[in-house]
Amino acid sequence: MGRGKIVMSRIDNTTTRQVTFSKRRNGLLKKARELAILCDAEVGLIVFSSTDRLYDFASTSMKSVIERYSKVKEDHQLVMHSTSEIKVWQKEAASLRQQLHNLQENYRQLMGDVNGLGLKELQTLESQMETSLRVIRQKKDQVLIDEAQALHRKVDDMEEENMRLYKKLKLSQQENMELHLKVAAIARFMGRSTSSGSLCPTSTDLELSPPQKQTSEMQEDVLKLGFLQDSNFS
Amino acid sequence: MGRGKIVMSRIDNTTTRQVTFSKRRNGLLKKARELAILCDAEVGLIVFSSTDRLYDFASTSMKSVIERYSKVKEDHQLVMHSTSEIKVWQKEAASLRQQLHNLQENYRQLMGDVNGLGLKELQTLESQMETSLRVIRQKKDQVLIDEAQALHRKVDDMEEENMRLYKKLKLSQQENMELHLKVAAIARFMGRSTSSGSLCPTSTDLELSPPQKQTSEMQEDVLKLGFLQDSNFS
DNA sequence: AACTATTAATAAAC
DNA sequence: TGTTTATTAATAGTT
Repeated sequence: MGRGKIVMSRIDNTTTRQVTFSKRRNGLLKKARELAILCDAEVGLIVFSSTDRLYDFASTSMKSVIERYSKVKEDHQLVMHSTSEIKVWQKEAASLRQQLHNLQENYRQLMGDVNGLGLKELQTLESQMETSLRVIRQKKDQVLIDEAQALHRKVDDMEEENMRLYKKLKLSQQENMELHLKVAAIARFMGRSTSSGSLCPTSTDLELSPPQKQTSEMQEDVLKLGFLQDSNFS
Repeated sequence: MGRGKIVMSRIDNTTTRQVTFSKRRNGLLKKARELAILCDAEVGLIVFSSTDRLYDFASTSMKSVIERYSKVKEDHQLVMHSTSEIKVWQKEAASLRQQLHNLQENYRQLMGDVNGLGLKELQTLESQMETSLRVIRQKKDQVLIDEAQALHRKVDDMEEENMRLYKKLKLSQQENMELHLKVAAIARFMGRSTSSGSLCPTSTDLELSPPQKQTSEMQEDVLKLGFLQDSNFS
């Protein structure tokens, strides 16, 4: 329909191409409108020129046409756009929200009941808790360790005292023995003028052995615990 | 372009209308295709017949055409639908993802380096850590408490032993004293036949006082610590 | 943008 | 629906 036929491929000459675009675009829009009117059809036409200008026609409204189109193509590639794609993102967001909620819930359970706190506050509380947990643990351990050391000192002191008493007792018993011998010798020398029976208690049950020097194995345990103190998480 | 002109209004005759629709629809689709090819334009055409059948043409893809259209009409009624709404959800998802990432990062830092673990594993690790932390703490405390109790028992035993030694020493010294008196009496009675000087060590420095009964105040501390053990998180 | 020779589209009929 | 054909409409090339 012109002075001659034209081949169906892109028109190289820019001017010619733009002129042809203008004419055919108008024709296309006109025919689209005519189709809609004559045949009672819903028509939507979108045209972008090579220079990015938009020309469109819609017998009803483009929104309506696109939505209807999307609905029909529900399970095809591009329906995905306005309806399904939004649904996909909504699902993604819901899933992430759930994960976030779970993780926050864990925090709450981990740190007791801190309902109603936001992420920021949770983060702050987390490091605070970590710090104070460490402080409390060290303090508690220190108290126990101090007590153990005090007890060790006490035991050592008492062992010393024990030993001192033992030595004095030994000495006293030694002297006692010698005195007994002396008294006996005198008695023998003098004949039976005195009854030595009441004065000689046969050294009852004084079979003493030196107090066992209990080695301070406990001290080692305390040292081991001092180490344990810093390796709770390993 | 037919045997006669036709008026631009809906064709009443159903058959005629449907025939015309078929012919003009094909012509429209053909012209749309030609416009796209000849003029390098992006074209999208959507047609719904009055019987709800869909016919469409898109030079690239309908998704592309509609997206481009939506972008251009950004601030109009229907753009909001397919483009902006998706963007809103994408932003929401990105924000949630960021929050989730932060929280997971906190976990990692809290529990040492556990990079590359998912939420599930993090949740599991969390409770495991909580449990083993408790176990370790209780075990450590128990060791310390046991040692303290053992030391207390030892102290008590030694106090007993001390007391026993003290009593024996007292007895021995008592006897010693009596023997000295006896020896002195005999010596006085017999005149100076023996030199008692070497046998009477004047009871050196045996000014004994009973071993102080140190009350077991420590036991109370241990009980207090047992309480502390379960109140670390308060 | 207007003109016009020519082709393409299509209304009516089959 | 598909073909045919008379006719109109669209438009390529020109001005």
